[in-house]
Amino acid sequence: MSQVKKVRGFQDIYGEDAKKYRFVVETARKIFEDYNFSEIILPYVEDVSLFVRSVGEETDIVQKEMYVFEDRGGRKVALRPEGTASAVRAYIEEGLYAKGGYQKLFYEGAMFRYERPQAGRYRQFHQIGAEIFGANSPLSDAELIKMVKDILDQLGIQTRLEINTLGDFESRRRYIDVLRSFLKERQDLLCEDCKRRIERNPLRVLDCKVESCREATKDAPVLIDYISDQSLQRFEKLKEYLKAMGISFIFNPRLVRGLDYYTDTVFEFITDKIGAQGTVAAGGRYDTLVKQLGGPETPALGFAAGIERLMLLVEKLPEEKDLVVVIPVVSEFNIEGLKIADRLRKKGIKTELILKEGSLKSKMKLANKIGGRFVVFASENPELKDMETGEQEKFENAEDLIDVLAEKTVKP
RNA sequence: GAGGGUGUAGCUCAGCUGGCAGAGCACAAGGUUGUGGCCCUUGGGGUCGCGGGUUCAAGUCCCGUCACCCUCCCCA
Repeated sequence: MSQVKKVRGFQDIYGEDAKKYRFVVETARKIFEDYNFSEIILPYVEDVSLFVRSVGEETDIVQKEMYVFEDRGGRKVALRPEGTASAVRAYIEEGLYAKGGYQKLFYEGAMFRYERPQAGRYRQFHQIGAEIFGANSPLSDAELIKMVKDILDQLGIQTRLEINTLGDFESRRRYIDVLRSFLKERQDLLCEDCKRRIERNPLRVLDCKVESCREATKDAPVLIDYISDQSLQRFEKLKEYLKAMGISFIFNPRLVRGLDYYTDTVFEFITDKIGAQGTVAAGGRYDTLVKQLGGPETPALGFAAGIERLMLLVEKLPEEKDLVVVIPVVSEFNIEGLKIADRLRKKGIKTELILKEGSLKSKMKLANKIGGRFVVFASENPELKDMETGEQEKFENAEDLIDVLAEKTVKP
């Protein structure tokens, strides 16, 4: 009988990794809440057209990475490849714009992209993200970036921040046309990948690592010359705000994002500690997307961060509670063991009742193996053993023992 | 979609020019009949990823296939 294995690109997250996962999510959640963002729990399945219209018809995500299928009702649906599209859809569909002011939302969960798995990349991966709808001021750009930075700092993750502005939708479109014709003239000098990029994603050519491409595009038209004064002013403000907040950044005029909907501000937090997949969190402004998806004209911006990649960078987890192990010395004291464990847990003490019967020696080995800090022997006269010092104390009754133990265990 | 690497015990791996499938760790029992870690003894464990071929003989050589890891592409 052959064994069933997990599907390529999918993973079980358990043990230390599960702890890291929770640490990342809970840290982010706390900061989202401190910034007064509200959670939105979004569906994993959406109409395919949502992603075609937002992420972009020509992007790799839509062209070849989406899990698309027909449900039993004949609907063409997709497992979501990213979170922003769903958030925008919900913002419109649930009429959140009618609440007035602006909306700040965060989400967390799985995303699906059919890609070749590699370090820090899976077909089911997990993101945390946040979106701000209806805020136009560069204050919102600055605050979003600051919030992401806070999360990374809180996780103890070192990155560099790169920022750029893509200008508004129209000026970017004009620039892309000019750039495309420039690249076409020189396509013989470009690498194979870049030749394909001319149609697909010409901005990306400027970011190519191949030396010959860099050379060929040295005097390419620059985006900043095509950007409106209004966009430039916004960008200047943003830089001013970041500086005032003590956030260091690198202006990277060639930074582009892979999704079509971005306008004006884009940013990435990057590390070079985890191999090729160095972008750990990224986002930007998308002022035309809400309208494009059928909502009212609404300025918006957001970011997403890959939990798996953050996990690779998390070095130390917060301290855990001391573990107390309860061992019935012989099976006659099993009930006593159950009772003691119950009382310890009610006091908020992390307690493992040894669930195997056998020699006391084997139970002690197990207590040691699972990292018990203290052992309580359940018997007629209960005893408390400190596993670090080896000291052991006998008690008249369980009550006294539990009181002493409650003093000794560390409760963070 | 393109390239490279690796598949042998639960885990990490060794196994030379083909000749009885191994080590360490882990697991179980014992070395104190109610006490862990260190040490010692003993023990259980394998269709050598899968399929085919060459050979008296294949973990080893050849062909195919699958999976995983890594890189490019793309992205978080």
